[in-house]
Amino acid sequence: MIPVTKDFIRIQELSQYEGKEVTLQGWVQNRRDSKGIVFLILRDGSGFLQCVALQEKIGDTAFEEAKRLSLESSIRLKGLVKKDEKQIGGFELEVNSLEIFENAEEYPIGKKEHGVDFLMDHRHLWLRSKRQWAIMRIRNTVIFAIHEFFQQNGFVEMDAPIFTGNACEGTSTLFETDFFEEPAYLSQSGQLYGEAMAMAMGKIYTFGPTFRAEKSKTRRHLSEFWMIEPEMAFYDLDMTMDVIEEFIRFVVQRVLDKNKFELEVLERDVTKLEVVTQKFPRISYHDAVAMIKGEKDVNGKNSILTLQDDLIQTQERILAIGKEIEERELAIKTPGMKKGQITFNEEKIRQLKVEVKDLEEAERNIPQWIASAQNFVYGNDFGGSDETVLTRLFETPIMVYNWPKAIKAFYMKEADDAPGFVRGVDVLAPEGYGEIVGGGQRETDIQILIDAIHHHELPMEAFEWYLDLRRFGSVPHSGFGLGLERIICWVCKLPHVREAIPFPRMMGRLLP
RNA sequence: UCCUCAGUAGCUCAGUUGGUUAGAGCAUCUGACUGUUAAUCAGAGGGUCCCUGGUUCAAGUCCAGGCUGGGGAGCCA
Repeated sequence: MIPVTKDFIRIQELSQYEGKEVTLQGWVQNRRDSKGIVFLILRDGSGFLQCVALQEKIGDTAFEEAKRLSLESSIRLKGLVKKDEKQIGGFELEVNSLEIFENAEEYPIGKKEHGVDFLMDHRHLWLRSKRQWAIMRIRNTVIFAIHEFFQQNGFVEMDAPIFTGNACEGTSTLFETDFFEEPAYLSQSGQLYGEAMAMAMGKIYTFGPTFRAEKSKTRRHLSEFWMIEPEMAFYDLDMTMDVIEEFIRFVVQRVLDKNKFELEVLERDVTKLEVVTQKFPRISYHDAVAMIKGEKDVNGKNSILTLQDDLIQTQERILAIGKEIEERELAIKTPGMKKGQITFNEEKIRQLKVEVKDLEEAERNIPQWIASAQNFVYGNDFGGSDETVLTRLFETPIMVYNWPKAIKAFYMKEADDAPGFVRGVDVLAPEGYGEIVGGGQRETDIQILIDAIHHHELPMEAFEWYLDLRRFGSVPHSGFGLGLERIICWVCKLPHVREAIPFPRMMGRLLP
């Protein structure tokens, strides 16, 4: 292995070195060669850069080595920084010398597309690819922005324990572990501890991993995910909704400011994010149900009609694609067609087939969603499809508040002006992403809480400490929980939350 | 747990009504090309058709059971 040097720069600093000789270190993301010339795409974690190695410049030996570099080989380059508008980042390196840390073995992730399962098995390497790099950079911005927002607004970060003695809210299935021969569960929420800490600090937020053992296999579930849970003393639901709205706006704005290139890599339509500057509609559960069932239109849009329209468009698109595939397959067979054109058509056909698979899935799902929306029973919780149906009617995130008491956690405060409903709020992200935040105002009256614990058949002794919070200076207070991967998923428009976390943990996925 | 889709080369996939020796692109190797952007072009090597059993003269293809994975429902952030 070649010795280290302190004297090197990173690709993101390149603009300061135009016309100068620099040393760069990184990995070969791609290589193309022609007679006497090799193009290397170098990535060093901070960016991507095309490096040009000319035989006449670096000599025959180095040139032969450059030609033989395998993908993901680790190298050090010295060269001249030149401006080149055609390149990503606007620069190019004219290589003067090449040193090799390691010529990599054959890299398993190829330049063409791969299936999800293969990529997940190679997650440790997949993270190097441009798209995953962009997502992780945005994740970093989101995390930093979260801290920035709360720190600027007088919150103290204080974390809840991960081992807990009992199943807190009694609803979800938890992971059981052995804690010195005593059963312990991995935390599904830091909420109750958050309340205790808010009574000490006024405003706090927790930021940590959360665990759910539900056997969910959908694009919005992980067994282990990161959650941010602010809790605020002397805040009611309306004040909390103000905080949530300001908070989400801040985080998304930060990504728009700091991750232009990354969003471009992801081909994200940023106008869909820029709408966060608008006011988020606040809708009561009562009105939301009417919208889902199609009894109430929103800005001239009706949920059921929108879905039926979607179904027709989906079916039309499937037919159109089927026709196009046929035409292209026929075209390939036409004699005299050039090899390049054949390859182009074959690739196009492959892409179209992938699209058809997704469309066919939608074709199967939409009728179920229509039925589910039409038959929605007032008083039930929203299912995934109900959220999709509802959020499709809006451009911005929406806040649904005042939920039926029966479907929410025992500590939620009943609304004074709406008996039977609690002051809870769910924030639903647009473009079908659904719930990213859940929160609300907490019950302050000890007797109501005791009754609720009995009613939910929860073990009273486990909540004694929690009830103390109502014995010693109970105050109105509220909080919420934000799913980190869920908001990243929406911001990046990812097909699955598994891409929003470096090493996802889900059913059947413990490695890598 | 239920519904649904899939499993063929290292990867992504094609394989017609069951019919000769199972194909393509990428990747790998050899060669060509001084400006490529998933470069291109010529050639070569590469197979437990998920498993078990059944039907048949004949199974990648049909039938039954199982395994693994994707998506959805439930539950949730």
